[in-house]
Amino acid sequence: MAKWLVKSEVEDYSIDDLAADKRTLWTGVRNYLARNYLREMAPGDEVFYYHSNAQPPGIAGVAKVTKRAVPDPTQFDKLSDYYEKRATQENPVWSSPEIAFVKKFPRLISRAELLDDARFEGMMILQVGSRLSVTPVSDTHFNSVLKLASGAAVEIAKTPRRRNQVSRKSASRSAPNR
DNA sequence: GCCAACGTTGGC
DNA sequence: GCCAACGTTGGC
Repeated sequence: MAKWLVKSEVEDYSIDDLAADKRTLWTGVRNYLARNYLREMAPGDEVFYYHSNAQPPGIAGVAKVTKRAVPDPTQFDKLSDYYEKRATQENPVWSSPEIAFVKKFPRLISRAELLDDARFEGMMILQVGSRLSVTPVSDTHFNSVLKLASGAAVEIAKTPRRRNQVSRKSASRSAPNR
């Protein structure tokens, strides 16, 4: 089973939005390398959900792939920001798998925390200037993040003062576009 | 708000 | 097909 990371602007479609929707077509990705990764995604693959443009940015939780990629419907929609005039029904350009909410971490695993930890060296999301919104994640990196997330939960539970809690804006914005 | 790192565009 | 200019992303 492959592991992935998808990035979404927190103001646009956060993990809380995904939790509310339960599942969503991952539409609006307009980068060829990212698209190729989306096409590789298979049901059962686990996916980190990364919040960009957040304070702080980081991994908010886990999703999973529930359906293989189909043509991204937004490419055919003239009214969509993601309209693609080269695309036809016979020859679509962009692809969207379906992903489902699995869990939100008890606290955000911030980008800064990952950058500080040698175990996460080489994670694509941490590369300077990497703007890819879909990246593969190694099993080792995936498991280390999970360990960090569950360890943090215990730590917070034991601590009377919850210093590390991250404030969040409430969920629910517009449609699942990104 | 700044700016580095990209991807895309378009002139040639 | 090259590459400079430009726009966007997104961390800080």
